[in-house]
Amino acid sequence: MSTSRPTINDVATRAGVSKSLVSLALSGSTKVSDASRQRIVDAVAELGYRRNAAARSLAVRRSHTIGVLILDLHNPVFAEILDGVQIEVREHGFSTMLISGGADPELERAEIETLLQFQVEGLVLIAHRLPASVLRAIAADVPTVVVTRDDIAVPNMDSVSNDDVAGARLAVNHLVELGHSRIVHLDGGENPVSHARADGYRLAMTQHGLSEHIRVVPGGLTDAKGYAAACEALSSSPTALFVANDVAAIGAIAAVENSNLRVPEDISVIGYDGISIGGLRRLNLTTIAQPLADLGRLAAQHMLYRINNRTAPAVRQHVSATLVIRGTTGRLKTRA
Amino acid sequence: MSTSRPTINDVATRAGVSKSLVSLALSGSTKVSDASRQRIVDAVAELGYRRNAAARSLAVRRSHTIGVLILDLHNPVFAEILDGVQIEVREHGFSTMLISGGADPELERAEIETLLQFQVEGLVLIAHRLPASVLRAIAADVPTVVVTRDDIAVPNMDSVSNDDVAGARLAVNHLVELGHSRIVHLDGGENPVSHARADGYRLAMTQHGLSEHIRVVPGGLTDAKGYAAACEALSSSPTALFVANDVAAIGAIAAVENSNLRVPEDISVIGYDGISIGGLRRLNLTTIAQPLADLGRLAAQHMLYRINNRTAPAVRQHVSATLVIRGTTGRLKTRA
DNA sequence: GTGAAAGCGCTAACAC
DNA sequence: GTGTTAGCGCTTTCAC
Repeated sequence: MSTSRPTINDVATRAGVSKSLVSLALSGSTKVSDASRQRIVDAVAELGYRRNAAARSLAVRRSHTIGVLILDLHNPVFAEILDGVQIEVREHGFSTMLISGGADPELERAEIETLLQFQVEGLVLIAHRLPASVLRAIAADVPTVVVTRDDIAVPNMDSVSNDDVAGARLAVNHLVELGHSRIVHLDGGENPVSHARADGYRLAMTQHGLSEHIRVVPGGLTDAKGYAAACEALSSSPTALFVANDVAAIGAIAAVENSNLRVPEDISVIGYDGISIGGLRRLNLTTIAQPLADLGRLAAQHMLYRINNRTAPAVRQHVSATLVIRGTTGRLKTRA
Repeated sequence: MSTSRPTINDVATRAGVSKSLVSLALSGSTKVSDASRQRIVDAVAELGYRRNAAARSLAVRRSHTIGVLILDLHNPVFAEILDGVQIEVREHGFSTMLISGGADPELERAEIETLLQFQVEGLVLIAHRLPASVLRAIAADVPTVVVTRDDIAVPNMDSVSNDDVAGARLAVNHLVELGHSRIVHLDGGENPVSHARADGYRLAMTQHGLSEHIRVVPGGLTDAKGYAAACEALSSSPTALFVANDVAAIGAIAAVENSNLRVPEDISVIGYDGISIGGLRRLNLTTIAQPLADLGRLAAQHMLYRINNRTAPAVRQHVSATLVIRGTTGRLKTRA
């Protein structure tokens, strides 16, 4: 018992048993006498002993840990998805190792590498910016599931996402029902999710016979991008804005109000995602809500299953988003 | 070379060298001939070899990993602090293992235990709800630093926080300068940070000779709590609201506007924290801004230092918050 | 019930 | 430069 952490040997010595017995007791085996068990428990407490997960995982060749990559911690969407993942995974006795992508896509790869070195048994990617080749390589040696994207098909890799095209159509339908036709879409930039939402917008507009009103303004998924895009969109005096995500929608609303127009009296705004945390529910934003925690839970379930069935065929699950009508959309008013 | 992951032995065999040499090469030693190094590099690539971090950390008795507990992933404040931590820690070749507290304080303890089993070399607690005794025990066996709180003094545990009392006074001073006297404080509930902010409010009000106007309405740190507290506060027709944090302030603003009062024309609202991500900057909230990323960076620095100086005396560092005037506070208007 | 012994994948002396 | 050896702390047969 040096200055460093007590080991299983220290416990064994102190309890006057062999370390095998300590190991058995620690893992709750029934074949340990009550007397021994008690002495072991006492020794553990007295020594402040704590199992060394590294040694343990080396011995059992399992880490009981899954890695989670979260693209952007600042977007509440991802935090909510993570909640779902954590709940599910914990229930099955797994820990999570979490890393966040950050600005640099290259870092993302490095971080995943770290995760893999720690022998995580699976990977949940809550959004990502990895090329297909990298994804393929990763999925080939560790059970992987991606959330919010399903654009890249990789063998043995699952995905859970909402149908962005359908969701976007929901948004447009809602606005059309309110009487709008000059509906501009502020898109989310160059990423598959945003593309899908823009596609859904175009599709729905066309179906409503509004194809001549189709206008997509390049935007992004942050509030600042939403603000800028809205400023540009205003030039064509739209009566409604369908914004690529909630966060950008918040920026768009600010832009509208800064132009002395009111939401929803002058312009209706609808977002996408259904973020509800960090104070945003009170923003009263009409939106297309994804079942975020469910997305996470489902992803975790697929992963847990895949850990035991490495070669199961890829499942690409879609969950549906729903229209949540709140205060930023309203019936079209005939201008005075 | 079975179906499982290649080991250093596989690499050694394939490269026709000993595993020690592989180990040396992998850690970039100069005492490996170019020829051998090349063969090793090739073998690694061909086999798709990846170091086993568990085995490695067992052998070197270092994990090069620090654990980060983040109280609530949904509060943008914490995500920003985390950014600072990650940047600093990465620069020094450490990885982070991140866990989030969640609803149950008991889970927090369990999660920290997991972290410790993974032999993290240090712990950064971005807020927490741990009792002093637990904190003391933790800090006793692993370098620990807590961010945003400094209420509990523990030997060998550092803290980095802003001076909430001073910050709260900044807020009150600002409102007083704008002519307000009926300033109500919506507090953040039962936690040390909120208590300090409330204390600062009382202090400042008293110093301005406004002690008869002191009114603290019980609230909380979420938007819903802010909303509810504001509703209650409105009964005494205040002209300004100082809210415990930004997220709650957003809720408060919604409550004010729902009462057909305008911000800041009828009521000024000031928050605390200075969250700027997730779309909130556009909310145009006047606030007391903490240097969030700096908080994280400093915390990481202390921890890194402490890893090499376990018994260094505890440092309790304070950084100052600043008043950021935006659009939710305004000069008091004499009511018509 | 309990202990001895082998081994998980790796690093770190130490010899050559 | 390179290989041998001895662990790191743990689990897991396999005897007894």
